[in-house]
Amino acid sequence: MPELPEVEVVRTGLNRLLPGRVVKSVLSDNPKSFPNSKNQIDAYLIGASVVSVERRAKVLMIHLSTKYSLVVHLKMTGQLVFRGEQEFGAGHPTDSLVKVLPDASTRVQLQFEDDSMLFFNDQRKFGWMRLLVTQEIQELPFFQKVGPEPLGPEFTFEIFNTRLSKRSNTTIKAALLDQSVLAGVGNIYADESLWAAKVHPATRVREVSLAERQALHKEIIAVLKLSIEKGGSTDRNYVNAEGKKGSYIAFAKVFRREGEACYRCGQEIVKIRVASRGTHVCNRCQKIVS
DNA sequence: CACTTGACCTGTCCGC
DNA sequence: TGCGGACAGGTCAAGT
Repeated sequence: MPELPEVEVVRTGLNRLLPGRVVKSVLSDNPKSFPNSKNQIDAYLIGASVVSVERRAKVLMIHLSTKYSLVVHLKMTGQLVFRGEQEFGAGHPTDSLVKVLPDASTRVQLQFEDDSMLFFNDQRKFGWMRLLVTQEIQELPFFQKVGPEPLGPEFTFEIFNTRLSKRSNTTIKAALLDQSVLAGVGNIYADESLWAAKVHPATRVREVSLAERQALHKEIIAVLKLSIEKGGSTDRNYVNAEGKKGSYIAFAKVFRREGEACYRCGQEIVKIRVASRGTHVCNRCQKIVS
């Protein structure tokens, strides 16, 4: 569920909250969530200060004053929540509506010198964080194959079209979910941009016309930008660096709207299965033309 | 190589 | 009420 907009909203928050803070202690109960050895953590994380927080695709990189970075993938249910020293005595916010941390989903806790905390929560344990040499991050297999950032200057129509063409025999939805075609689109924004471009998710890529590809290119950018503006999508789990939910779902045109009327034509939105994913579609304005 | 499916997990929801 | 099973979906490994 955290896709590009959600991860970007978390990045913005962390980049405002973390730089300059010095790590004092680390608590981790699940080796899968944070596989580095105690030796590595003691040597390269404890005592390090945060320099900046970057994002590439759905991956966060918390750069440290050592040669290392804390690299984080939230996968489906991961959260990175910061609690400042002024709001709590170790995880007890004054606002009673705010969840007390740590909770049952907390996998890793970082404590800073000023006693502020960063919690890595992850109900389903698919996510991970790990210490990596900053210079070696780009050598990860994922970074080697991942496609262009859709909100960056490198995401031209020509590049998009070229990469799409390598997946011409699969469905357009599977192609949009393929991180080597473009970075950061997941289930929510695939459905949303396909509706906006009036392309049926099950259409084979080779059947998607040039005009439709151009519409898709434009709508992917628009949908991602709108979602970042709205603080991302909170379907069930997602919260930003301050533990707050996003509001994009209220603006969604098809996602989670099965049984409701299409905003464009009034037809009932249906939920089907495409690319092994729950897929929301208006069968009247998103026709398969073949 | 292109493409699809299953595995990784746990909480929630639905039907009986 | 309790319980089993389906479902949620990002990425990688293994399959066709």
